[in-house]
Amino acid sequence: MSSKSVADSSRRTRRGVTSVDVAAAAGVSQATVGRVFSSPEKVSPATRDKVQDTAARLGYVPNVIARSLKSQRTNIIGAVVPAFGEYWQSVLTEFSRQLATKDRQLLLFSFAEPGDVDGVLASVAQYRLDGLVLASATIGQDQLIQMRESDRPVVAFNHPAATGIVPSVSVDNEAGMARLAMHLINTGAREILYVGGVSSASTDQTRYRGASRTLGEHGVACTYLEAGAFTYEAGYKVAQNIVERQPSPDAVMVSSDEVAFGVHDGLRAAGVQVPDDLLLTGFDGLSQSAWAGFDLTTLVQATDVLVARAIEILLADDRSPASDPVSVVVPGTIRFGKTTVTTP
Amino acid sequence: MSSKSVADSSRRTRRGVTSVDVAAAAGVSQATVGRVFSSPEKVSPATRDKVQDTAARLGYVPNVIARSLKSQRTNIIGAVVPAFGEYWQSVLTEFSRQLATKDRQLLLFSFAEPGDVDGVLASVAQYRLDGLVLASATIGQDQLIQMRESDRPVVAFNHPAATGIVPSVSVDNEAGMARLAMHLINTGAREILYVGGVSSASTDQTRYRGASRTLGEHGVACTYLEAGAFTYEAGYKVAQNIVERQPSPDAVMVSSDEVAFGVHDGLRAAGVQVPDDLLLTGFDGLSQSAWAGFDLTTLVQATDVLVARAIEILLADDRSPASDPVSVVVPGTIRFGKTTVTTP
DNA sequence: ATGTTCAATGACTACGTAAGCATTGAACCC
DNA sequence: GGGTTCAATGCTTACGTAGTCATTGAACAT
Repeated sequence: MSSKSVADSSRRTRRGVTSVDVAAAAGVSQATVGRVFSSPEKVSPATRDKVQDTAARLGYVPNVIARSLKSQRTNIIGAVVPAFGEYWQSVLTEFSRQLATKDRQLLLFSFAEPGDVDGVLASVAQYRLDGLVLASATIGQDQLIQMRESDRPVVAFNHPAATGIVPSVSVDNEAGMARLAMHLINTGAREILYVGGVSSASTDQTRYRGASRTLGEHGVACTYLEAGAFTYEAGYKVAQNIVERQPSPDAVMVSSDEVAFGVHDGLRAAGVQVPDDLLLTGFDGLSQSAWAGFDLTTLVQATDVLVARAIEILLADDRSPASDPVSVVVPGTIRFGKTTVTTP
Repeated sequence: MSSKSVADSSRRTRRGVTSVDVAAAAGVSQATVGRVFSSPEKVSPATRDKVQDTAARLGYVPNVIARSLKSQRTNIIGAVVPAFGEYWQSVLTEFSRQLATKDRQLLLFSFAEPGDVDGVLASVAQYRLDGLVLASATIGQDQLIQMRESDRPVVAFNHPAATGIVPSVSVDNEAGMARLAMHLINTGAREILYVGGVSSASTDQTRYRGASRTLGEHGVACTYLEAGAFTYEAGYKVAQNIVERQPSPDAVMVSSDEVAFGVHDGLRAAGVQVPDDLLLTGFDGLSQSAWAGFDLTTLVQATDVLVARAIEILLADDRSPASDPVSVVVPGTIRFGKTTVTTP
C-alpha cells in the first residue's frame, strides 16, 4: 500500500528537492547537508562526498530565497536606471558583467518617466537587496535623502547632485567639459553654443558649468540650448535651430554623445560641414563615438572604472552613518576625433 | 526598567519592521496585517485604515523574500543574455520596460563567453524564478533540453535552434533574409556575398539559409564569410577582405546591423561607395540603422511585439508538458534605406 | 586510566509571510 | 427566538535554510 518509491522520487524531482530530502536519502542530518553547501570544510571528506553524490542524484539545488530569508543577504544588487539611452545601457551592461564575477546578480528597475521613480523606489524597498545603484541624473533630492535613511548600501552613479547626500561615483563632469572647452578655445573658436539634453539632469548642469566657466574666463560667451531629451532625434532636431542661429557659432558643445550624434547628422543634412564650418564635441565616450562615421571628439568616461568603484562602495558595507558619504570622482580622457581640429 | 519605547521603535526602524510588529502596534493579528497587504478586500475598512496608518508610521514594507518563500512565486523573471551587443541591450531594455508594467522585475544573468553559460544556468537554478528568458543564439541543444526539464516556464528568444525543444519566440529570420535577397535580385545584383557574425549562432545559420536558398532559386551564388563576432569592429575588419575579393561582389548581405555598420564604415574607408559600387543590407533594425549616417536597408524586428509574446508565454503558466512547446514566429519589416536602390 | 581537547555531527529554532482552518458575532430568515 | 449564514478576524503551521548550541567520540596528554 505504500506509494512506490520511484513515483515518489519523480514527484520530488519535479518540484522542490530540499536539503531535508537529501539528508534523509544520505542518512545524515539537514544541518550537515547545509554545511556541505555553505561551509564544506567543516564536513569530513567522506560525508561530503556522500552528500554531494546524493544531492546530484536527486537533483538538489539550494534555494536562494530561503537562504536569503535566513541570512538576510540576497547577493542581489538593484539598479534603478532610465529605460532609454545608449549610455545607460552600456553602464548597465558593465554592472552586470562585473557583478557576475563577484557572484552577485543584478536586478533591474527601469523607469520610463522621471515621475515613475517614486513608484520604483517603493518597489525596490520590498526586496532586501544587498545594495542599490541609483543610475539616473534626475532623481530628486528628497528621494535621495529618503534613500540615505535606508539601512542598505546605496550609491549614486553619475549624479553630481547626489554628492554629499549619498555615496556617489561620477566622472569628473565639470573638469571634463572644461577641458573640451579649452580645446575649442585653443583651436580658435570664439562663438560657442552649448546643447544640453535635459536641463534638470544634474550631469547636464554640471557639464554646462564646466563649459561656461572656462569659456567665461577666456571671454567667450556660451549660450545654453536645450535639446529636450538625451536622444539622437532630439539632437537631430535641434540642429536646425543651430543652423539658423545668428551670429552663427564656430563650435557646438553637446552634453552627451547620443545627442551629439543627432546634431552631427542634422548639421550634415542641413549642409553644414563638420569640422570645416563648425566644430563639434560630445561627452560620454560611447563606443559609437569612435565609429568611423562619427569619429567624434568627446570625453571618454572610463565606465569600467566607475562601475568598479561603485561596486566597491556597495560591497564594502561600511555601515558608518556618522561619517560623510564618500564621493569618488574619476577623471575622464579626451579622445580627439575628426569633429574638431588639432591645429589652430 | 522597561526599555524606552522610543529607543525600541528607532531600533525597529533601523532594520526590519515586520508584519508582526505592525500587528502588535495596531492591536490586530499578524494575519490581518498580511491580508491588508495581499487581499485588502477581505478586511473591514476600519481595520484596514488602522493597519495602514500604523504600517506607514512604523515604516513597514512587506518582505518580498519571505513572501516568495511562502508563496513559491518570486515575481521575478530571469534573463540569460550575452554581455555584449547593441541588439541584446535593446532587447533587454524592452523586457525590463514591459515587465515593469506587469509588476515583475528582471534579474539579469549576463555572460561574456559562450562557455560561461553552464555556470550561469546553474546559478539561475538556485533562484526560484517565475520564468526564464534564454536570449542567446548560441545556447546548446543539451542545455536547452536540460532547461525543458525544469519545472519553471522558459522561453527561448530569437534562437531558431530552440524551436521544438522549449517554447520560443523569434522573428522570421529565414523569410526576412529571403525578402532582403529578393530585393537585391530585383535591383540587379548578381554577385552576392553573405557576411555572418558567428557561424555557430542559430540565427546566423537560419538567416544565411534564407539568403542562399532564395538566391539559389534565382541562380545567384552566395558565398558565406564569417566576421567572427557580432561587433562593429569585426565588420570593419572584414570589409578589407570584401574589397580584395575577386570577382568583386555587387552586394553584401550582413547577418546583423551592428556588423553591417562596421562593414559600411570599413568599405567607405577603403574607398568603396555604397550604394554606387556595392549594395549593403543589415538585419535587426537597430535604432542606429535609421540614423542618417547609415540609413541602412535592413529587416526591422518588432522587438516590442517579440518581447510581448515572450512575456505572454512565460506568464501564461500553461504547465502542460504533454503538448509540444509553442513556437511563435513574428514577421519582420524591411526598411529601405540608402544602402540599396529601389529602381533596378 | 582518566581527563582534556577538538573535529564532526545532530537537534532545534528563527527568518517573515500566507494560507488553511477555527472562531466570533452580527445580520438575517421563518 | 432559535437557527443559519457569512463576513471579519485570530490561531497555527509550513516554506527551506543557516546559525546556535549540545552531543558524540576519537586522539592525545598526564
